Amino acid sequence: MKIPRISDAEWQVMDVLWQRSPLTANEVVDELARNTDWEPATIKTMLNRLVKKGALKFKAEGKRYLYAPAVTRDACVRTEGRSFLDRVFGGAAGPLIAHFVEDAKLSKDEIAELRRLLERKGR
Amino acid sequence: MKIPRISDAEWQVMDVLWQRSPLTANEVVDELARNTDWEPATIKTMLNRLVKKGALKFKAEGKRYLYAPAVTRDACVRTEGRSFLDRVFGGAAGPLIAHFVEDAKLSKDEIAELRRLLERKGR
DNA sequence: GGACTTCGATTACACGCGTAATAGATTACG
DNA sequence: CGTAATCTATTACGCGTGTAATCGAAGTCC
Repeated sequence: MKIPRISDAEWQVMDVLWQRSPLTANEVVDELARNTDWEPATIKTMLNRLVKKGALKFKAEGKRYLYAPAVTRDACVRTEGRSFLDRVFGGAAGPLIAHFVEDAKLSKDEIAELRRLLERKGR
Repeated sequence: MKIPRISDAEWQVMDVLWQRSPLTANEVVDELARNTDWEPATIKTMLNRLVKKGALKFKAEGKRYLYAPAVTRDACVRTEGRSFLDRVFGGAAGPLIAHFVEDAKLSKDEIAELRRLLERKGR
């Protein structure tokens, strides 16, 4: 299955549906009204485009349409992560990780968790 | 200083100049000929756009122009990383790092290095 | 010094994206 | 029924991007 490219604004739409689905267009609109000030028409457009590019699927429920993801969030994260990794770090994951470790603020717990992860990875 | 947004193709151009600068347009073209099959005109266009958006500066050396970065690679990495972090991971660095640790293949040395980094961060 | 070459600047064009208005279809209400 | 309300689909438009041709100026060669 080919993972489509999800644009910036589209991620916000997808996130709504990854969290809960299926939803009608208007439910998505309501959900997004919390974090954005997009017009409903704008959101409908994005829903259509996402369907067209294969990121969403929908089925008619009477007169309303129910939208749901056609690709998992995880797959999109991997695709997007890969693209970012290649573009900015020339594909080198080590430096990427080092960058974020240095640049971000992490809680003690997170640090411990990451160290555990790395240890497991090392063995 | 405001860091401009660098597009996908533009990163490749910037990388040439981050590695060695100043260079004439044609030197950049030659350098890129190794990895791409872009027409020289295409590359000239990107150089112009990068100057216009403040990522490059240039000075005339006789009839030729010499291009050089106006922003550091590190600053761009930080900007781009921030945008990626927000978009895909909702700003949570921990999960981002965890994702790449799990998704990537890392050498023993890299793993050790990252663990050291984290340890230092923890203290 | 006029034609040719060489460069960078200007212009072009299609496509994706952010943003939205309008049209078309279907349902619901009076 | 017919008109208003409600949905989705279609169309729009300006901007960034990928990709490139063409223009114009400035040297270079006879």
